[in-house]
Amino acid sequence: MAVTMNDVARAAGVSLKTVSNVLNDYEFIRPATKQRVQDAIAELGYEANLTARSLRSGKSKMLGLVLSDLSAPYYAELASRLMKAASRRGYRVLVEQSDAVADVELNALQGPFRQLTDGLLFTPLMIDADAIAARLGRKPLVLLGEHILDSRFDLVTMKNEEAAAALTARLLSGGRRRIAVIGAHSGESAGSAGLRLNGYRKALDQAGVPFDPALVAPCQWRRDNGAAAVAGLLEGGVEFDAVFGLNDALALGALHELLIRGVRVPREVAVAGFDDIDEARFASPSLTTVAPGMEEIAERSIGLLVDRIEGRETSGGGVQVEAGFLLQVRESAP
Amino acid sequence: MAVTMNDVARAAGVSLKTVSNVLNDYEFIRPATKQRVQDAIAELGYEANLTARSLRSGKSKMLGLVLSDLSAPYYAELASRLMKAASRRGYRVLVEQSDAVADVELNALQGPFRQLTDGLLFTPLMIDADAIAARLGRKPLVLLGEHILDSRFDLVTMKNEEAAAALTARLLSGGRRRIAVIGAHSGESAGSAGLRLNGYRKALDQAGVPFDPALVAPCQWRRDNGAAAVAGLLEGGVEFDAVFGLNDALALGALHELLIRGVRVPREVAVAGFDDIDEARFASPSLTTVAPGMEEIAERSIGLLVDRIEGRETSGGGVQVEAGFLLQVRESAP
DNA sequence: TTCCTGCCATACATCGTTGCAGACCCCAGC
DNA sequence: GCTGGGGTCTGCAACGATGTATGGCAGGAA
Repeated sequence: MAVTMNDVARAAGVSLKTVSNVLNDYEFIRPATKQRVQDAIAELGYEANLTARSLRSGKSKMLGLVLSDLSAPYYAELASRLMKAASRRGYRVLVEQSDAVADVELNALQGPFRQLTDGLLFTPLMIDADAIAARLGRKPLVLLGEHILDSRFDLVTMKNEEAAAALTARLLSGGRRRIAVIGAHSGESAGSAGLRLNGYRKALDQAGVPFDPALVAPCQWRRDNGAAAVAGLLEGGVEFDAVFGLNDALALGALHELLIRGVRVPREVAVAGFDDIDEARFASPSLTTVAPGMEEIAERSIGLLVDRIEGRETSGGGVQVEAGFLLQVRESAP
Repeated sequence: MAVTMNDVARAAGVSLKTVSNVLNDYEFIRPATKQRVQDAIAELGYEANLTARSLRSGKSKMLGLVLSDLSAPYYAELASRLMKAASRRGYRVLVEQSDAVADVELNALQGPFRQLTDGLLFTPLMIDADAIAARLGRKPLVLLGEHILDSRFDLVTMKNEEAAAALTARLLSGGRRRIAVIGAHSGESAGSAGLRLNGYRKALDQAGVPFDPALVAPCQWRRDNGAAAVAGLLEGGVEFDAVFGLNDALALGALHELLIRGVRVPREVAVAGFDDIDEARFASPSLTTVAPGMEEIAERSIGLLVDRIEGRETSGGGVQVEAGFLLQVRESAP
């Protein structure tokens, strides 16, 4: 069996509790004793049993991350950064893929997943604020993204609306007047899709360009959907001189479909996306997009969550953080 | 506090152990008793404390996954599939990013990470078979990828050499004679880079085409490295009519650089990759590559690991699994 | 009746750690 | 010499579950 505290205690000639005290940096221990214990630990190769510690202390030093699909590039990059930020603070991240299924999201909030972790980073897609509030235990929860805007919750988000507006304005100033939007989620207003669509409309208004619903293509946020959406527009005879993909995957799918069909980008149709995933820089033509300050999002959300867990952040209402953004102008929409 | 078994026992009017027995499907329980316990569980909303169970039973129902970087598309897609395969068997996956740092890899093998999990899926990059063997505890370990070929370990891999040879042969049969290879790792022979390079050389031999070391560009496996490698070849005055990126990220970086410099693909230079990440299909031109049977890899490796953990697979030596592959011929190298 | 066997339920110890309360020692102050 | 208090260390209980051993009760065999 593994070496336990008891073995260390025996080897060092002290009580089990003293070993515990050394490990937990208890103040009043004679340097000599401390040294003896540490020597014994080193000699026996003792490692604390995290499960037992967890049972006793009620803390697991693990954070939960709930997102729809880790294979989506944006989430993959985000998860990677979140894990590094957590690691710097002594935490691990346990990931749960919801596949955008409501039941999975609900279970993540109250089921075993919640129990295993000290706090949750949650990207709600299918459930609303009340469903979350009803299941909100005593453990900290930080929402990621913008599906829920509710002052009850901590939230780390990005300037979706402003960024989408800025990007749209950029397309407009380049002379584009019929900008197709793909990836809208009909009926949704508070989510990323809704906010970005809002930004788009505001920029149009600002420029005095009429909004044409025919230019809006609703679909999920994957490359193949982007391609299909563009195909649909072209085959439907809808005229457009630019495509705004509500995320990069969509925009890259759209770009691919346009090129296949012999549409010249950006000459005939400009293409822009949102997220600035690594892939965007290396597309051909490279993709104009919005860089949402992912590092800031990762750092702030982990920071906030850990502060809540360790009791450094105690404000009653939700803390709302909005990360900055940067327009990345590249070849697809110069 | 949370509801415990004791509360359930009291509510159902049975002993704590009987509740435990109901939960663990013990055979001899009167249906009426069982029902009473289940009612109490439902009424109180009892959920088993996984930490306590874990401490007592020594099993956590978690698998560890060690890889270099979750934001690399291949690993992201693989991790996503592994997590789903694990979930089907009642396990969760805890991911550790090694950043290809030897110390992190070593710690994952014996440190707290190992302790938290019932078994490990490990992609060794910086450490060798002996280092692994020296730290191999009693918990199951399945190696992923090919850095280590050693009959002591369970290993799930792909047909790197055959696939690379098949891809190279395809380029040769298309009339390409000077095929640049990017992403080689000098001095390495057993890793993915080494094996794929081997396959390349074998195909050349087979076709009677001489091997030219000037065509081999060593670098890490990211998009920017691929771009830089191609830039280096072009600026070094090396002539080539095809580029074989040892993974897709490299190939896509290379493709981007070629197009930027006005090289026509595939007319002047064909480009091929390895991995068939989703992005490959949507590149422009779409990328010819090798689909390594990722679903098979995910399913088999999780299956093997869980079988080891649950004692269904007990063979002494290492089980070696080699997944099939498929050539995906697309526009970049028709 | 007595004993045994099969079914059902229980008590107790245990996993490895931490929180709480207290024991002990030593020195300063009265 | 006694008291008080700060520093140093210890013992016991507890976290919430499971394994082992065993206790009862029914019904059938002797």
